[in-house]
Amino acid sequence: MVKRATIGDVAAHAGVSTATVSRVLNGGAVTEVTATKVWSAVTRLEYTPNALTRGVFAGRSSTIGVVIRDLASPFYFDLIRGIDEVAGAHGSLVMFSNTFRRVDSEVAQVRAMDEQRVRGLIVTTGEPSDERARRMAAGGTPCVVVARTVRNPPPGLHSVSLDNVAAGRLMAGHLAACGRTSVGVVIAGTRPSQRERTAGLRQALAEFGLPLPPDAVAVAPAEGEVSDAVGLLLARDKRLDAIVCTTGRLAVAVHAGLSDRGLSIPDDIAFLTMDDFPWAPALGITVVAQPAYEMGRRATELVVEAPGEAAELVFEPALIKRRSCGEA
Amino acid sequence: MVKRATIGDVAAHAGVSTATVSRVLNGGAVTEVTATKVWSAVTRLEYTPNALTRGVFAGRSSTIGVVIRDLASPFYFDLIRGIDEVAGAHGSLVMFSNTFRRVDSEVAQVRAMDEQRVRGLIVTTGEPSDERARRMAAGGTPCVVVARTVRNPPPGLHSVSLDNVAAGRLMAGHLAACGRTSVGVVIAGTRPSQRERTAGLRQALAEFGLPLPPDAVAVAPAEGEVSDAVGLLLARDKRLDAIVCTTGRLAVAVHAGLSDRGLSIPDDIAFLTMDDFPWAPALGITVVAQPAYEMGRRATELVVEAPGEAAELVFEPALIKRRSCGEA
DNA sequence: CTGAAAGCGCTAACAA
DNA sequence: TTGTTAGCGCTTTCAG
Repeated sequence: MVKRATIGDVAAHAGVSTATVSRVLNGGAVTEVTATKVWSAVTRLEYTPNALTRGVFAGRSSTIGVVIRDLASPFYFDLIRGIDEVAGAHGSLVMFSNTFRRVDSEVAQVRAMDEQRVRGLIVTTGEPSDERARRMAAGGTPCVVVARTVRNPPPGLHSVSLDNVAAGRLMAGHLAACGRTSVGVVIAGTRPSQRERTAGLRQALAEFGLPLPPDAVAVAPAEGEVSDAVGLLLARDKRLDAIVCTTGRLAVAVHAGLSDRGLSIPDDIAFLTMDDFPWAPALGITVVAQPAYEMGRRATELVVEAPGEAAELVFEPALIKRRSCGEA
Repeated sequence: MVKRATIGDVAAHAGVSTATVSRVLNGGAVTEVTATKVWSAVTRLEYTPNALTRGVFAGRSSTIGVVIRDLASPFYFDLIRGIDEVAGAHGSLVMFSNTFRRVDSEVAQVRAMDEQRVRGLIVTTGEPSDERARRMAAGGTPCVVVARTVRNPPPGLHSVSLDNVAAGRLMAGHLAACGRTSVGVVIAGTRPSQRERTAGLRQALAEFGLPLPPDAVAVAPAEGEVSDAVGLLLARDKRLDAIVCTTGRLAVAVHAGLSDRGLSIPDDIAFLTMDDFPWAPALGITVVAQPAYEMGRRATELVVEAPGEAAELVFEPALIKRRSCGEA
């Protein structure tokens, strides 16, 4: 096992001090001849600087931490692309971890990021991890919470989210415009985003004279529970003519639940989901999309630019009409 | 901006030495009373250990580096899930970066991972980055190349790949079984995986008496070029009755290229692609799948277990029959 | 069981 | 322009 060259080895080989090596590496004032000597030693020894040590000295690393709740969701996927792109443009690496939707894991991962002294943190986790994010923000590490807002955020703790009520209203409006009169909803749980979307939906539906009773909303935390949820909705109201899914993560499963029962879209039932995805055009599925990629970009810019005040960015959803809800 | 507590602060508050604090933090021999004093100081000061410094001392960090060529591919997506899962189980964070398919970026990212002194490295990059991977392996950092093999690998440089020839043969066999007689192929480029898949396809097709002339293979490096490639194939042979796509990344685009021309699948033309994806069942698309998730897991296990010899894992593809090729 | 002291690889004053 | 000298925060001998 070959030992790695240190800055000391380079210094020795070049016949200069470590300070001088550090200077040529980081662009200090040095003679051209010294620089040449040093660079040749660097090449000869295949010296690769140790970013860890640099980070120790600086008090923090140069990588950006990202804690994702569930990689499998199309929203997170585009979000990561956006994050990765601007991080790359700033020469920052991205360190990420996935919490598999477990709260204890969320807290642990955020803590791990803190231990790594990340330059900034982007999380899509729930409120339990906010405490640490606040501390980190107070300590000078910009944090961005994505997909929900933070109550009473201190300086340095930002949020990037969607106007979820508007998303719900958009869905309701389209369904009504397509002449649907009885809608069932599959939601993933009780996170704020889910509740707000449902609220917006109910609100706007009511304005069209269409009620959305509580039992027209079925909860399916995981894919495996979706089929039952769909079954429940269908059984409850024989005249159900629309199903909406408030999270892209479960869209495949909801769609499958409908197909498995021999229901044809949109003739037998309309299907509308959150979050656009690459195959949606091929399937003709109408969606309410979040600008996930742009949200990832903006979140990362907040980390990089580290504004003093707490920024609270809210993005607007967009209805992308395809065929799955029929036409008016 | 609140200053972070260091181990020295904790020591001072607990009335012990930094060595003792380090011992209680890392499980050395200490009295119960000292331990209690230290822990209470830790809590009071909200002390969070600095993983960077730890890494400096250990000579390496505890995070695993992953360099991905293109996040947008379904293969990489499942691969990452596998990586993330076993890394999580071992308490390692994952640091990843995306190279957007640019060779210079690949080399730079791998270098960055080296500078970070990652505990191990998993790359899906091309050969130019192998040189550094060899050096890293020689220095005791296990490296795993995914999606291709490495010629003459030194100890510590492993590979995890697919039997691409078998994948091509599988595709050919299915197409022949479905009675297709003239196939066109869309490939992404000239990487080994693409060439091997094409070779397997051609080979097996020939055994069925079906030739695959060079101009029945169209190259489309990016999504934007797919439609033209499909057009070319269609124009070349009016009797074309099957299109295969050798990479999941371009499947959406190929499928769209067919639909846009009003071609119905499988009646007008069969469609067969590499890499399974969540919506494939809904679309009835037949695929030859790679066990991407499992490959990610195994790659990470190689990093964690760091076998002395160079491991060369080859996985088998699987045909998942759906409706897009019609039946025999 | 505990503390003092040395040092991991690097950067940043401060002199020379 | 360069070298010397302190550290950064932590771990690890080595005495006691």
